[in-house]
Amino acid sequence: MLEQIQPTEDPLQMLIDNFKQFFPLSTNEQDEVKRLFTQRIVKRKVFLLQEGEVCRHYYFVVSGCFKMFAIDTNFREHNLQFAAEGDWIADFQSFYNEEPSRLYIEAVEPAIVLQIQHKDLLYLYTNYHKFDRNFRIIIERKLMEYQNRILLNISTNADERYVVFQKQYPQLINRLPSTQIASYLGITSEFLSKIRKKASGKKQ
Amino acid sequence: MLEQIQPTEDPLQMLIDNFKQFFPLSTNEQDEVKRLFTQRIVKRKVFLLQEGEVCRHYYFVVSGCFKMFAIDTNFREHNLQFAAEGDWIADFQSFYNEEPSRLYIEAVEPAIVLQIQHKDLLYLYTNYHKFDRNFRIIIERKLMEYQNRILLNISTNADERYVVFQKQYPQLINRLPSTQIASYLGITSEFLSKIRKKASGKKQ
DNA sequence: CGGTCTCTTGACGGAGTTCAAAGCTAGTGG
DNA sequence: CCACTAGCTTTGAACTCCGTCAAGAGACCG
Repeated sequence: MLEQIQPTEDPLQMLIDNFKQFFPLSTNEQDEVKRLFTQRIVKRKVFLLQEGEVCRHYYFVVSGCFKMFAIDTNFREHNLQFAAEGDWIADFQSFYNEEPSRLYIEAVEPAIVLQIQHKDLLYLYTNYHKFDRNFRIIIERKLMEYQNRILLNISTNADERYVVFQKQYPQLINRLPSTQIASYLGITSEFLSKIRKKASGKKQ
Repeated sequence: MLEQIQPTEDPLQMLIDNFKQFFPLSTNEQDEVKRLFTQRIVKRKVFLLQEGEVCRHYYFVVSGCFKMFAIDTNFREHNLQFAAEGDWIADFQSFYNEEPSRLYIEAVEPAIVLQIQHKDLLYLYTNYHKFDRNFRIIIERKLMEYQNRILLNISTNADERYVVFQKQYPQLINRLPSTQIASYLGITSEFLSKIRKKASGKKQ
């Protein structure tokens, strides 16, 4: 397995570069980022959030990979999303309303994140126009992603959803066990196995 | 049917009140809203957006109801969302990237909307911190809604999704034909009919 | 080496679709 | 105001997609 915990560049610089694609930060704003985001090293299978807790941080993933999921009454996991390098992750509902979460966020690989507390993010929102703006854009992009996923879920069968997943997240397909991908697609891992068999037969 | 095209209060005031629940607008900001949002009366079955067009406006629904949907290769409609009084609607992907949309937005009831153009919204974003902030919040709420829907789609069967829809949107259940609701839930209207029959049998 | 997790496979059952037909409703035009 | 028509709703039979359960075969790690 790739155990590359060390990012190639400075994590905080990665974060600042991430903002640069929207509206770049001023020197002052960069200093605030450096002051308020703290780095955290996360081992595989460690949880950033568990059901019943309040989601206290908003996370920027520097390296590694996470899954956010719920567990139903039959103890089955349902993956809402994955987050790898450059992605943001949090349970907004819990984070903003400061209420207990129904979700888990767990490292599926050793990872490094930069985290910010609720009150510190509100401080940035209040004092710097640009953070409201940049986070608006970050969330808009996530919304488009979710919208496309809903459309896919209500309009196609599992075969097509798997093909789209392969195209959309080629960097994830070989990093995740297929049980996790099946959970994301809303099917059982047994059925995904049958889809893969059928597809590999067709290709050659 | 309720053909109440006339809203009970001034549409622009409704919009300003809608912002009030987040961060209320100053007099100056209210004036800008009055200047840049324009009212539009929409008859039933009229489209605000059709596939292939660029989504030129962001809409605030004053009265009436819309559906946003895609049409697949079998000419079937798939409802992404409904928007009634107080809701915002647009195809963000098309609106922000100024690219052709894959979606339709159609009035399912006679309606009144307030619309703003892309460039005017960017003007508000650029010149007033509060619009970036308020739209960030509006979109965060939509994101939570979408997230809950994805979780529901991947983790439950059609019976449960229909029960949740009834609880979540009681004001829509009797305004929409069940074909539209079935499309939103990702099932056929025939199957929804069977679900309803089963449920009505259980209740009494 | 033994345990745990992942992946595969098959037989069976259930959830949801397809197609066709019929009755019903509501909007439209004359 | 009636007649017409398009769309909505229901129902049933046959079918497909996908889940459940059980078993076995690898892969990895301590």
